[in-house]
Amino acid sequence: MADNVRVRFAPSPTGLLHIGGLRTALYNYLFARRHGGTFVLRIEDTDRSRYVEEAEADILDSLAWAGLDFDEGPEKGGPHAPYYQSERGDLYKRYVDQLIASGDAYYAFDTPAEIDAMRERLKTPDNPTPTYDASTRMEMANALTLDAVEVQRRLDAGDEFVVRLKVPRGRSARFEDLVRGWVSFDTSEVDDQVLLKSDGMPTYHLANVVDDHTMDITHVIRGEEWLPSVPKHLLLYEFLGWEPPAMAHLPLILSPTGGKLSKRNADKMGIPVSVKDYREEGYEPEALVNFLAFLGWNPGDERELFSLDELVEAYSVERTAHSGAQFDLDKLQWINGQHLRALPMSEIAERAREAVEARVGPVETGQLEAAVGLMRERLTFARDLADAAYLFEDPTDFEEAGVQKRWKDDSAHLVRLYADRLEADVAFTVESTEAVMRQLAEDEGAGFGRIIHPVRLATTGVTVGAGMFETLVVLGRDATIRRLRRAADVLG
RNA sequence: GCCGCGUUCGUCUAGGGGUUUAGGACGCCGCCCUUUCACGGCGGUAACACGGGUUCAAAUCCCGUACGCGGUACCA
Repeated sequence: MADNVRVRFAPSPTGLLHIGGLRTALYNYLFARRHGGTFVLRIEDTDRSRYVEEAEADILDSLAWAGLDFDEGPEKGGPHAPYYQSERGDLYKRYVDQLIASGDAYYAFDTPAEIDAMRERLKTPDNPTPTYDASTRMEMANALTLDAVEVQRRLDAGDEFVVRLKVPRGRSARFEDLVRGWVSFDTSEVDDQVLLKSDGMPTYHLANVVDDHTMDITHVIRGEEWLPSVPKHLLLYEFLGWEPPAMAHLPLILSPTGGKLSKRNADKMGIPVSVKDYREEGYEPEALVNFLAFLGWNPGDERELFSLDELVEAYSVERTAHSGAQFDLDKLQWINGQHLRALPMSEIAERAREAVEARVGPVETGQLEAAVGLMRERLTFARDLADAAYLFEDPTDFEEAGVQKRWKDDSAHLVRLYADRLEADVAFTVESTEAVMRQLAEDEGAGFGRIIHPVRLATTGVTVGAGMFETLVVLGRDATIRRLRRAADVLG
């Protein structure tokens, strides 16, 4: 592998960055880091009609959140600035002129309505979508059908025009995709792609090729939806006299049912699609990254839990899967729990703080960490800690089903007795509180379960949670006794 | 329609001619641990789309069919 690897992630600021985009960015990042190369971020903002103001900030925030730092790009700058296509107009113009001069591109004056009319006229059941190409261009209004004087007259008059690529017929365009191997197309299938739009902006195809070349991009790693446009790009590289970069087309991420993972589609299934949603729902960035990396790739052995650095270490494009991968929220959540638990206690505490405080008000760090120590194995999300609000404040009510099942006629009595004995338990440790309860059970001739379940209910309000005595110790003796007595009063 | 790319358990996938009674993970089920719920451990469920070929031998190679996805824009 060349040691001057340069890859880029080139999103369009048309909305919130979605997980498919993040995975593309991730693979590019991994490839760059794996080969000691450079990761470039380029904003492809050539479509003014779809431009969304907040999108760029969201892209930057999302990448930063995921830990995918880039080496060149917006705000950061770099030797190939600017990194916004909207600011690289002169460059595109120069190469468009070159293509026109060499006869590989031509001016076209057809209005959208005229093109639609052509499609309508030529449409047949066998060919429902006629294109502007070698078979139709000679009946349109362009520099190939109009004489030079007329073309110049229209240009001078300020008529709207586009510049189209003059695609040759019957040539084979082939290339070796890094993940799929040899792929070939017949150029007869490709249309005379617009290169320069009537608003003066380049289309994706032109801008992409010009930028990838001028930014010295060595490897293009992007979604499979771009595979069909490779022949256009190959032709452009050839006409411009440039060497095309290596290319890798990644399989798509599919919805849980195998369809397209569109926003609408995903919403219906309760699957978030933008990175921002995952962030807001409390997914750990390490987990999302790990999960996304495995949607279409694996290291070839049986390891599954990876940090970003470990992914860098193990990554290779060649191991990319060839088929689309369905999104599986269950697995993501499992991975989230795994990553969460692997974090240091204090880090989990900080990640849980917001949710906990939203529920019970300000909490001291020591208290928060004690709670994490108790609940860690039970957390899928850091925010789940807030479900154990009883660790921070006395329960206000008692789980109905739990009371039905666990609170017996003698429960209030036993709970009061336990509270009384705890008064004398100076140590108040896991061992001592348990010993006190066992002794009580023996003295009262009651089963251990006859006491512990009501005690749990009385002190936490619920029937599930961490070890009972560990929990009591975290609550402290005063709170424990207070809660026991109050519950005995309330539940009778 | 045409072009392209795909197709191994429900899902993510390993495996790329004999090592395979097709392996792992999530999910699901059962058991163990246990005061509960988790965690963890153990076990179970479950797949090579179909049809032809090539070969002594095919999940693995070739062809076809079916199905899925992508593309077919002055969107990216």
